[in-house]
Amino acid sequence: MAKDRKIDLVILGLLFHEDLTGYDIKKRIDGAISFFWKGSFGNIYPSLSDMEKNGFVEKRRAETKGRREKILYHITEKGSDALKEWLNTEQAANDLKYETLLKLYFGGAEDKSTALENIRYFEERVKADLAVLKGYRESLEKVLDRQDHVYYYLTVTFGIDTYEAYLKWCGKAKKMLGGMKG
Amino acid sequence: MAKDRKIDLVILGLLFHEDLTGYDIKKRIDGAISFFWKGSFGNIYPSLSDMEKNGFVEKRRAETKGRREKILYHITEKGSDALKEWLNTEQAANDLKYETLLKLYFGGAEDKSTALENIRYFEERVKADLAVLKGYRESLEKVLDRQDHVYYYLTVTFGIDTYEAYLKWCGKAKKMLGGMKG
DNA sequence: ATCAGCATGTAAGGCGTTACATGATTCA
DNA sequence: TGAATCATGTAACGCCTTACATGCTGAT
Repeated sequence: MAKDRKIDLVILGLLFHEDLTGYDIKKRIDGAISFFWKGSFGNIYPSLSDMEKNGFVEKRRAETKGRREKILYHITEKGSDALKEWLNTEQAANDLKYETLLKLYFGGAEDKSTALENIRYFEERVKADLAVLKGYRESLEKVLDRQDHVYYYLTVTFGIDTYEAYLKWCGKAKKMLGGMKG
Repeated sequence: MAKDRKIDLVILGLLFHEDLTGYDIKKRIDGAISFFWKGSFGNIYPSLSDMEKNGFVEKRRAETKGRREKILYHITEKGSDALKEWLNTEQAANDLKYETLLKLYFGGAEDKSTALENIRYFEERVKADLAVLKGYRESLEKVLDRQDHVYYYLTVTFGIDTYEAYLKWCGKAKKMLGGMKG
């Protein structure tokens, strides 16, 4: 296991449920997961090769019926153990970079209309993302009885709750800056 | 300006108010800013050298009264222009990595006590951070009349509002997992 | 005397993004 | 016929973290 390459764990987490190709993995990450973690092909494929070399995953059916090669990866016992060990360590790095807040913090270098503009832009994107998250929640509510779906549901509601807090804050911030001289 | 090195802008934002040494800059970033952006010496010093070479900042009084050299940096007009230009571009990358949510999402690979443990750990740290943020807010409320402080205040309340949303979510999540079989 | 804080930097190594390269299939 | 999607990978480049290296000052 590479020390700081968390994408390894994301992949193991996904493979725990089903065998997937690198391409499938990318699609899964681009779904609900993308709200709290990102991945790219230049990230995923090297991770898969390394983990295969080290016995965390193995190649399954290379299912080449006429078309281009398609490699299904399967998690090994070593891989499952690594996943579970990670789940059982307390340590969890939540690394947040908000360029929006950076701009707001240094807003004094320009006039307040600039800051207001940046808040509005942020607000728009949050609204759009919130709609997507609510779509996910709706789908998940229909299948909440299935074990894993509770976990998916909780991460989605985390997103919804924080995004709604963002929107409330946007309202307050606009009011506060609006009522300010300068 | 380096394309993707946002630390440049953080430094320019800080220097816009006052001349600072690299060491001072690090301390500023470790304060309220650390909740939405991070920096390290291995990050800051190279950025300062580059920006000096390219005319965004310049060295001021090397104030060496007996002690070790101490380099105060001062923002140039070119630097101010770059800062303002950045403030006026809509684009803002908010890159959030929540390892906590990653673990929760894949919680189905272990039993629910593990997930509950991770939520509790997250909750503890959020509570601690929230206390720090509320301390900042209290200090800022005393000086809200000064221009820039409104911006600092808004970023701090952003943190408080989202952290409070996190805590509410923790309560709901614990309840939901607690009332689950398995 | 010793430890924490002040102060500046470099070096190695790792990780990630972006772009590039290639080619098949399916649908309009 | 052309575009989008499926599918796998590599290469360059850049950024950041961590550790290392050095040495002064002030307080206990």
